[in-house]
Amino acid sequence: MLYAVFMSASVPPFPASQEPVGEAELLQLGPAGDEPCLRADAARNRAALLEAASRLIAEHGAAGVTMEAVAAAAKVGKGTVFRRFGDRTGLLMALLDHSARKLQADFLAGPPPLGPGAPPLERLRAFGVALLYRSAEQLDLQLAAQPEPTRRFVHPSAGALTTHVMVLLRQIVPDADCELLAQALLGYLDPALIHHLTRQRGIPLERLERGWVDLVARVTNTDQPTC
Amino acid sequence: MLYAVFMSASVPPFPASQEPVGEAELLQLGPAGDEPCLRADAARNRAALLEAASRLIAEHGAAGVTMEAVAAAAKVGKGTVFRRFGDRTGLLMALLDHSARKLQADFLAGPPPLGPGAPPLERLRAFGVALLYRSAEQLDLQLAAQPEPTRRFVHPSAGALTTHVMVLLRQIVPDADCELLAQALLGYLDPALIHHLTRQRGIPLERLERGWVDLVARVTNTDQPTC
DNA sequence: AATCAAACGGACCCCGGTCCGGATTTCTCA
DNA sequence: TGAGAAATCCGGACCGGGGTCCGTTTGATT
Repeated sequence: MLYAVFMSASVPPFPASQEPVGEAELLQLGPAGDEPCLRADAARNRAALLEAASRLIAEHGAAGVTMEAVAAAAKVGKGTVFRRFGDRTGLLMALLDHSARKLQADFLAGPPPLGPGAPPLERLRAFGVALLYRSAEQLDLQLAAQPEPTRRFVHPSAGALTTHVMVLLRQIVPDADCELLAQALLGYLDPALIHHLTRQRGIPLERLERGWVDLVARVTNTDQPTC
Repeated sequence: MLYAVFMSASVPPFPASQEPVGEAELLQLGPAGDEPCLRADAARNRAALLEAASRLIAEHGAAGVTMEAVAAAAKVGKGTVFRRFGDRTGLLMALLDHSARKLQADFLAGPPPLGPGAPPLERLRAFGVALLYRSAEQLDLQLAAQPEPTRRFVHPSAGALTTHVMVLLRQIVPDADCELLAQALLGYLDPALIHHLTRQRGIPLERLERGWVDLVARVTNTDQPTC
């Protein structure tokens, strides 16, 4: 099993199955552990499916992850894949879930400057940089996991990022419309944009990083950090 | 014929057909007139297809625009649709082309404050507002026409917007990394974001507009306009 | 009218997503 | 502990839509 996983789509396409996630707190990504209470066979199959999926990605890239192929590789029926993960996006998201949780744990309760303890402005800077590098690492998967436009912002994981940035912003610029500002900032960290800038326009990640720091400084009306 | 149209996908899936657009200038959206030099029957079919498509949209929403349905409604083979427009996205883009050109003409050569004549800062403000309202009007179509993430920024129309914002920014904040700043600003005007904020979170357009003006002020380190 | 590039059309393939009869597991109660 | 019932899960046939292919037709050119 290559990924510690958790499923997190929103609208269950199958009546009463699908792992529950609707109640996900704004800042808490669903139930804690890896395996929610599933029937034994279901749990086994899910693990097999995720392992198969990540193997397929390694072999043929994210594009080669076809639902049928995953099902076959896990020696499972196609319907099982959809029941468990809702749709293709759900499966891909599940593969990203591990790192999403890690990042979230880091900025919610990890050591400064990402976690609490550092001043908000520093945390915001660190947050962007962290997200930037994380996205860059898993860029292919991030792009493939991108849901259709109308669902891009509803996913709990996305909501958690938004909320966190919003909370930080409120401490830095209490008089601004932090909800909108947060979205503007997060737009800069969108995987699709990162892909375009780095892979299509050849801009190095370091420049994007400087760009983030600068953007934060401008948006918050603060000075660049002194280093 | 409901839309003055022009095709603008990038990679022709059919060998030597597909309307040429590779040479599109950064600030000039492909050849001028509506109808590039096509064979008579081809031109006729294209018009029929676009009319059929926009009728289908009016009747069944953007989701009802299936390639087969469009072909049938235009009494044309399915292959013809793909030859002409490359893919579904291409067809939908073609429907948006008219308003895209109009907007571009407005900010390239129209009257101030959008067009040349006004100070760059004002033009930038006006640009965002214009784009905001245009996107809000055609939101469904804009969302449906969204290409897969890896192509979101390559389309000539998107490039034109970027370049324009960049040019304005260079006049306002010459020392900044205007390429990145432009992307950050444009991210705020992304149709998917507008959709989320207005339709899913219920934020009124006026607030988004104030958000834009504020964002511009922050990013450029200028004051809010006095009105 | 002969020629040839360009356009046409619809059969075809692939993949995401759905459905439901039947198999497994878990629960309940003796 | 074990049998029966209820809840859950499984699998693969099925559907619709996007995209491709290639033999055929049509319109421009000389």
